[in-house]
Amino acid sequence: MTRPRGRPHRNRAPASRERILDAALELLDTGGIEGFTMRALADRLQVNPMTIYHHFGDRDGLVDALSEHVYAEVSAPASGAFLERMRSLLQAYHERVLAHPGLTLLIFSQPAVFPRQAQRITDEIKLLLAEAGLPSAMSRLWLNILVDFTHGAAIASAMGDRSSSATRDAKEDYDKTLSVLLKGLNT
Amino acid sequence: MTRPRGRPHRNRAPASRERILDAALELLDTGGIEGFTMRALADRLQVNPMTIYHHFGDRDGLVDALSEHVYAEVSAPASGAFLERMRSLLQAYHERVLAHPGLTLLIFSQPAVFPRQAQRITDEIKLLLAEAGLPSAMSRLWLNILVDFTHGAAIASAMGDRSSSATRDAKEDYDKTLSVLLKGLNT
DNA sequence: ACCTGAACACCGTTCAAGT
DNA sequence: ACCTGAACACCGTTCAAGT
Repeated sequence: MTRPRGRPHRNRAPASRERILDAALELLDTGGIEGFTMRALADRLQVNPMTIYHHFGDRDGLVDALSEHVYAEVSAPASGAFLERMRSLLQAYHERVLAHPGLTLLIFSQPAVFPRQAQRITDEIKLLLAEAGLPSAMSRLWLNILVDFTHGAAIASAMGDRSSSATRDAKEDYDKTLSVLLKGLNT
Repeated sequence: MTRPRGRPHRNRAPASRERILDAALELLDTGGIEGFTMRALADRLQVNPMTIYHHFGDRDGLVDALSEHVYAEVSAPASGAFLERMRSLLQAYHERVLAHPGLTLLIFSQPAVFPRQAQRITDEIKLLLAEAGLPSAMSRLWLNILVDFTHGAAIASAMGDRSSSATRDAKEDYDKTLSVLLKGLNT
């Protein structure tokens, strides 16, 4: 190691939360869940493995921070027809999943991590269903349908092809499938 | 280690495929995906870790064998109304998922493993949809819906509560939700 | 054919020590 | 406050050796 032992002088900090998160996403998108280790990430950052622990606590903390970072802007438009707002929300979430499929697998395979963003998005779906005036029993079942379908589609995209053309097809396929599903909500 | 070094005399074989698979499921159901390691499994079997490799090749091979073992008998009844056959198939699969939730996470988090049983069940759904006379474009979209919903429900059950009362509720909840979903297929 | 033992190249993480 | 180095208790797996 060429780096001196102490704290680097200001404007030279080799690791910030931002830089670590970006590098982590790159590593995950490139090498998949398999190659995503604390030590590999440290190597990529040219930093001691323990530096990451200083910023995120532990591996679960890092995964949690990643999902906060990736899903933060997913939300339904404030106005519009109920069905279109729901469609926008689910498509926005799916777009983020397609952008970083490995993160989905990482979250699902790390039982200790249940990202707040996942809960927030679920709550938003629930709220939309309530606003649409569905009876509460029906609303609960449709919440299951939409959440489970979304997670299943996430898994499918995470296990599938990763070429950009396949990703485009995946988006189109998802949109069409979602339309069919949402027809059931309309009747 | 008290066990002698060579091959044990017959009727004393400490490990058979069957015995290893049963112990593996017990370990997985008890300790979850976290504690499921080759070495922990070997300990539980009172056997050298390498014994498992002799029977299953490697960890992926073991997970593959587990899914063959658990999902082998999932299939649609040979006769009956289309919708009831579909419902039976999906319920049968979901029942196996509820019985061993950890296995679902294990499969999804191990990209190298794509169980033949998963493909077989998917093919059966596809066949049922074709027999029902759906146009092929529609059939493809409904395949997405049913498969993704099923996988999403599997994830949900794997991440949720594991008490037997929660499991019973989960079954009831799934059955009701599935009914709502299948109504869309009927129209 | 089936099992063991030792060893290798990894992990995540703790703890002490630097500036 | 932020970073490093060494060490610990694990992993999955290979290879050689036993019967």
